Amino acid sequence: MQQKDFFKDVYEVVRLIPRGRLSSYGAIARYLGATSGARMVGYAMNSAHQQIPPVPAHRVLNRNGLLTGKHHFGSPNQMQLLLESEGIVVENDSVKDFATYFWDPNVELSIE
DNA sequence: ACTTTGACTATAA
DNA sequence: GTTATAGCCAAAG
Repeated sequence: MQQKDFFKDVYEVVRLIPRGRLSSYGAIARYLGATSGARMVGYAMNSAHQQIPPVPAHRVLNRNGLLTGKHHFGSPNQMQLLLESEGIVVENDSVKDFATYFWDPNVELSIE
């Protein structure tokens, strides 16, 4: 596939994240071929604020399951509210059982 | 064109 | 367990 914008790939993958699931910047970056482009994914999210169709950025956390980007939402606790709204348990700005909810595009989208 | 920065990750101490 | 440092690459100033 040939996307003009690296961001568009990110948006696409993030949108594919099922409800009630989570993913990490690194996993998405690796799926796109950018093994070390995790920062680029987060950077893309910064542009995804008003992106159409909307990107569930609240489902994308860092490798530690920490809500690193919560400060970029309208309100810092909005991200947590969205996660909790999908059945995710958040404790101290971190996702509980992150590994359980973790959704890896490299695996889920590679089963063919 | 150069410098700074950033929603990251991995390794080391 | 934490804090520090380096590697990473693209967009914005």
